[in-house]
Amino acid sequence: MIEESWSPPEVLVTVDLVIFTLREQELSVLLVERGVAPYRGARALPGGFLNHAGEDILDAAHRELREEADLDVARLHLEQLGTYGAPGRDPRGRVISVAYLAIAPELPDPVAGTDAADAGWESVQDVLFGRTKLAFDHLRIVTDGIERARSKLEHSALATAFCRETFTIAELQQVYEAVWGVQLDPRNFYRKVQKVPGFIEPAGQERRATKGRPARLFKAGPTTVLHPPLVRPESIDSEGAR
Amino acid sequence: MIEESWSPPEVLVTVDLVIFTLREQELSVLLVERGVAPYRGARALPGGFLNHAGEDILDAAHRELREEADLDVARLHLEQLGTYGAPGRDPRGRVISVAYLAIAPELPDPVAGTDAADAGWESVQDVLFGRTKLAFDHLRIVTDGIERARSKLEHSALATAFCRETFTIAELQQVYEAVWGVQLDPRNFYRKVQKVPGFIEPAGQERRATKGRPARLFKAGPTTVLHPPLVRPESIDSEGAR
DNA sequence: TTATCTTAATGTCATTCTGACAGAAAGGGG
DNA sequence: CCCCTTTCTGTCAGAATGACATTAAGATAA
Repeated sequence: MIEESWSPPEVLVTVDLVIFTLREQELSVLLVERGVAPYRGARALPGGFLNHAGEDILDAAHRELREEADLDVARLHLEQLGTYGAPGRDPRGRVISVAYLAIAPELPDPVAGTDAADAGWESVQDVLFGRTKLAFDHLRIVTDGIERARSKLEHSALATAFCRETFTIAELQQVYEAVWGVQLDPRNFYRKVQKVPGFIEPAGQERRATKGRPARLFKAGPTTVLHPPLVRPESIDSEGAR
Repeated sequence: MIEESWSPPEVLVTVDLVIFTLREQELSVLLVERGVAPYRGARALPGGFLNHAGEDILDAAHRELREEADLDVARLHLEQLGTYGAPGRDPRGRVISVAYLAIAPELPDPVAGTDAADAGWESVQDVLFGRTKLAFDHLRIVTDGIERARSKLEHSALATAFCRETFTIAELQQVYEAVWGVQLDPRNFYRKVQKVPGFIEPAGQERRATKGRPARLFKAGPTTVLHPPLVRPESIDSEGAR
C-alpha cells in the first residue's frame, strides 16, 4: 500500500486526564472550563496538545495537570486508560487523544490554570446522568474511566490510593461504596479486607476519634494484586466487558 | 502555554496488532517479517501507518490485518490494548502506535502481504523468553497483551473466542491452561464452568470422538461477564497491576 | 458518676464454594 | 470380552460467604 508518492498522514495528539477523588463520600472528577475554542466555556477534562514533537505522552499528561489545574502532584500515578481518535471528534482537524486515569485522596481545591477559565471537582453522578455536559467525547472517556476504576478495585489495591497515608477500615469501605455505588456490610468488609495478605497493615496503635469508639489506623501494604479478589456484588451495571 | 506563534506538533500514527491463537495447545502470536526499513527482515507485529488523515484507527487496524496477513476476518473483535509513544521508539520520527488485541480460534496459515516478507504464527513462549527477537518495542506490547488476555480470561467469556463454534469443556480447559500456563483439575473445572450462568450452553446432543468417551458439545452463551469469576491460581506471575 | 449514644471490633451460624480425590460411564482396540 | 482412554458424576473436609447478634471503647448528656 505504500507507494512512491505516499507519505503517512500527520495528526495532532492530545492527552486527557480523568482524575477521581472522594469528596464528602461522593465520587468526583476533575473538570475545567475551557478558556479557548472549540467548546469555549464548556466543561471538559483537563488536557491539551503535546508541547513539542519530542515530548513523552506521559510527561505531557503530568504537565497539563500542573498547567490546567495547578495540581503539582508529582507522585500521582497516571495509568493509561485508552486512546480516542474517531475522525471528526475535534473540529480543529484530525486529533487523537490519549486518556490517563488517576486516583487521588481528597486534595486542595484546584486553581484555574492558563488554558482553563476555571477548574474544580464535579460529581461523577451529575456527569453520568447528563446534568453536567462535557465537551468532545469526554463523557465517554469518563464512563470508561469509571468502569476501569470499578474493575480495578476488585483486583488491585487501588482503593488505598483514594485514602490518605493512614486510614480506617470504615474509610476504605466508603471508597468501595462510592465507586461501586453499593452498600456493604461493615462486619463482612472488615473481615474480608483483613484477610487479603499484604493489602493493608496496621499503622501504629494510634487512633483518631470523632464520636464513637476510636478506630485503628492502617496503611497501604506492599501487595498490589489482591488475592483473593474483592468481588463486587452482581447488582451494579458494569456495562459489559466490551 | 499556547502563544501566538505556537502550533501543536504533528506526529505519525501507526496501529499494531496482537493476534493470539492456540496451535497444538500452545499460545501463539501472529508475526510478520518486515519487508521495509526500519528493522527490515526483523520479526514484528503486523501493523502500519494510518492510510489518510481521516481514517478511523480501528478501521486502520482491520485494514492492516487484511493487508499484511491476508486474514480477512471481518468478524474478529479487536480490543484496544494501549498506546505506545515513547520518543525515539521509531527512527522515522515521532511515531505513536495504538495497539489492538484479538483472540482467534485456529486459523489458516496467514499469507504474506504487501509490506511483509513473511507472516506466520510464532510461539509466545519463544517471544517472551527472547528466543524470537522483535522490532521496535513490540516485545513490550506482546507482554502487555498476554497479561491482558490472562486477566480477561478470569472475568469475561473471552476463552470461548479461542474455540470454534462448538467445543468441548476439555477444549475450553486447554485454552485456560495455555494462556495461564498452569494445569487445572478437569473435574473441578467442569463443575465451575458449568455453574457460571450463561457462560456456555449445550449445543445439540452431538458429540465428537477420538479415543475415549465422547464429549458433549457446547457453544458460547450470552454472558460476557463471568459471575462468579474464574480466578487463576496464585502461582503465575502477573507482573503486578502497575 | 452514671446512663446513653455512637461507632468499632469480634462472634456465630447456616450455606455455599473450593480443592483434592474416587469411581462410574461410554466408547475404541486388541 | 478385557483393557485403555477420556468424559462425567460423586464425595468430603476445609475455607469462604452473607446475614445477623453481641461486646468494646470512647464522647456526651443527665
